Amino acid sequence: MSSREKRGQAPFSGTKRRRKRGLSPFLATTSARPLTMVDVARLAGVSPATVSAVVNDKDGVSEERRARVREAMAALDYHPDQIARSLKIGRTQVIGMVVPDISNQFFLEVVHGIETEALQHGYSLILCNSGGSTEREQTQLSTLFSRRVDGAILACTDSSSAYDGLIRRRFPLVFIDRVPVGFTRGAVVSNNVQGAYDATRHLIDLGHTRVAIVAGDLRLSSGVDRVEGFRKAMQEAHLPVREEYFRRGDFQLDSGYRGGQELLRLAEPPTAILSCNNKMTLGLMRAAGELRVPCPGRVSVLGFDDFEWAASFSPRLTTVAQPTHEIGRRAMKMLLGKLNPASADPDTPPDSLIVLDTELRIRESTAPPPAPRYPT
Amino acid sequence: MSSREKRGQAPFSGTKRRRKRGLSPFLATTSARPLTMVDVARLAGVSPATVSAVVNDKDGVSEERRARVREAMAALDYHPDQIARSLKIGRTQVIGMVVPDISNQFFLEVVHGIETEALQHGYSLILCNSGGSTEREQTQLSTLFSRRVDGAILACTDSSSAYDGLIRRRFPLVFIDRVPVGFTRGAVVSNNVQGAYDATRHLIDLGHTRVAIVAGDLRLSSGVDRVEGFRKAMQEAHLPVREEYFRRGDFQLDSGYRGGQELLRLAEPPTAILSCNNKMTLGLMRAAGELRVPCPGRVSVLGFDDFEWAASFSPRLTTVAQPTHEIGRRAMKMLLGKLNPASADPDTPPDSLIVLDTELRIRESTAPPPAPRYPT
DNA sequence: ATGAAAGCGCTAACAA
DNA sequence: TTGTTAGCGCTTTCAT
Repeated sequence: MSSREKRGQAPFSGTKRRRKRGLSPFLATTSARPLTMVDVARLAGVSPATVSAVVNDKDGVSEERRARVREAMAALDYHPDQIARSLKIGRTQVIGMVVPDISNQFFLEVVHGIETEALQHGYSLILCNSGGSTEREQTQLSTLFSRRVDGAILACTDSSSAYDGLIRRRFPLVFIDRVPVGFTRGAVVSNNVQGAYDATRHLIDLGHTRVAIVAGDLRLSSGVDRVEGFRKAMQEAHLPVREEYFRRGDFQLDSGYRGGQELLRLAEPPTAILSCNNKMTLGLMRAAGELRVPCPGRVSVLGFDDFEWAASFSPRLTTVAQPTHEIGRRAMKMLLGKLNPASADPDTPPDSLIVLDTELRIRESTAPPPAPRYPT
Repeated sequence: MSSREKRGQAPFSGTKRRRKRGLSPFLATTSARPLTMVDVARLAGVSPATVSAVVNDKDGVSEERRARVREAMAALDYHPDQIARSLKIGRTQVIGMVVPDISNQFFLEVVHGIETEALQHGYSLILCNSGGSTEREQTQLSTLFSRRVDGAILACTDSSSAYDGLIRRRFPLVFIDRVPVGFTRGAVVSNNVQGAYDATRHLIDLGHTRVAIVAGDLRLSSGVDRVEGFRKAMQEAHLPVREEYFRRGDFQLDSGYRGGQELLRLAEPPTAILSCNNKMTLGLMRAAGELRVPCPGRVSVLGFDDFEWAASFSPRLTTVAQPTHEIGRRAMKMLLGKLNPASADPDTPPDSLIVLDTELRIRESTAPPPAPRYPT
């Protein structure tokens, strides 16, 4: 019924590429040949230049002709070739995004934020997964460059100066989540130090003294910064960071699981654990479950990253929430500012370092430690 | 240290577009002008055609010249312009992907599968979010077409014949997860009927008779099919599908929450609930939690979609797992088959309907009903 | 206000 | 084997 009415709207023409120029087409709706501006121009009885002007909403075209062109475009169901346009004008209206772990929900939400902002400004998004490999990342960046994306947003894998080249060549680039060492500009990140500090303080305030951490990848600024926040809070409270309470992970589930196993099997296990990202928290909880260590009864767990499921967990998870969506939006805004300085968002200057606040969400996985501490 | 060595590798040249042809550049490494094949050709002392042949690994070029060209390319850090190439050859090596809800982890994993397969074959992926809106979807498809993507993978929003046009014009298109009514080809989906049937059977086998369902969007095949599987199992067991036990949702968290609230507040609440996707399950669990209805003590919950967190839930969630990654990979394979019939995967013929098995993962959120049923 | 023509950087005949 | 050349579909001066 109503579906029938939609038929005419399908915005597509054929894709078979068979070329034999300047022949018949007067009304080529059913032809397999892709339509060009010339076809539209011919049908409307104007020049290609006029069609171009109409397509791009330029003025200097009489209303009458404008209407004729519009009609012809509709009749032919014409879709301007962006590839040809891009070649001509030197822009593609596409931006690239490289993430190290496409299966991590954190990046999903960041991408969501980017997509939202990009769409509003007429940009499309090419998504690449580096899988955490520096080589893959280089390949992906190279591909993106060859595809002439107008810019890229990058959650880098490498802390070296591997991106110096890009920056020096003024390829518009914005870092998110982590920044290579030495970079202090053109990035949007969470306040990881503060987030970890707040989290650790919360645990300490609850009375914990045996606090452990499952750290992330220490080659990445996000990994390092969270450890720093942790240490800072511990030092302020004059609490030692015992070596056996420090577990180095890699932001993947398994490392959280292993860290949990090791920590909870200690002769004197920690009464609280800070986990540095969502996946590791999952692994950690799994370990606790298997070892039948009740949470928060016997161990409090506080994890970085907050998602819908964290609040439905049992115990409901206390977490450090990052403004994922906002990270994506601001990163895209910053990139837009680089692409078009005139339209730069004053809140997000092109080469600034944006540090967004995290939020401690206290739920039920954290509680005072089980046994009384040593009497004073 | 080692970071220093990497500098030379940066695969990028400048992007400033200032044109003034045929002038100086002999060694233009530091120039802001983007390099072209002509530059490489000049430096190597060959013709552009030769450079093209080398870039595309064609034979018919002497080793000696090939080496010279390679050297020149490296020296200039030349990156072939894919836009120009695409315009010329009529292919972009890009495929489009339109999902209705980019924040749903299900699609994330599907995209992951697609990306993996796409990368292997030299395709890039443009990701679009339709947000479930048919209009947005049309816009996105139109944009993708204008960008001349070689094909697209679509989790459609619409069950009408809105895609007839595309299909008729032979635009390479593969549906995933849901198919528009009337379509029976060119799609990769889960066996939703069987999945829901198995799930419902599991509940019935546990002894449940008061079984409810929180259904998904019934305009979509995935929504309808899961209800069908549910009904089939209920009928076979001669169990009624009470009207008040049938809650229509929309695959979003809130609708699961509302469904849960309504069901669990019933005078005679169900002892088991089938939830038709991950987000609704989350909402449902939240409702159960707030109403202090123990699961599985008082109500068993079985949800569609399985993710890492489901197994770490407490109770660990019994779920119907869909082969998300496989859906993505097969969809991409099917699309590749359409793009290049010669290389079609025999297991995934271009215009087939691939129905992939789901897997019931029994964990702890399902158990026998609490109270004895009516004595016989 | 309109159109003719010259490319954007690349590939693919076709010549040499 | 190598080079010359003619476009791919579009935008943009520059005449008219």
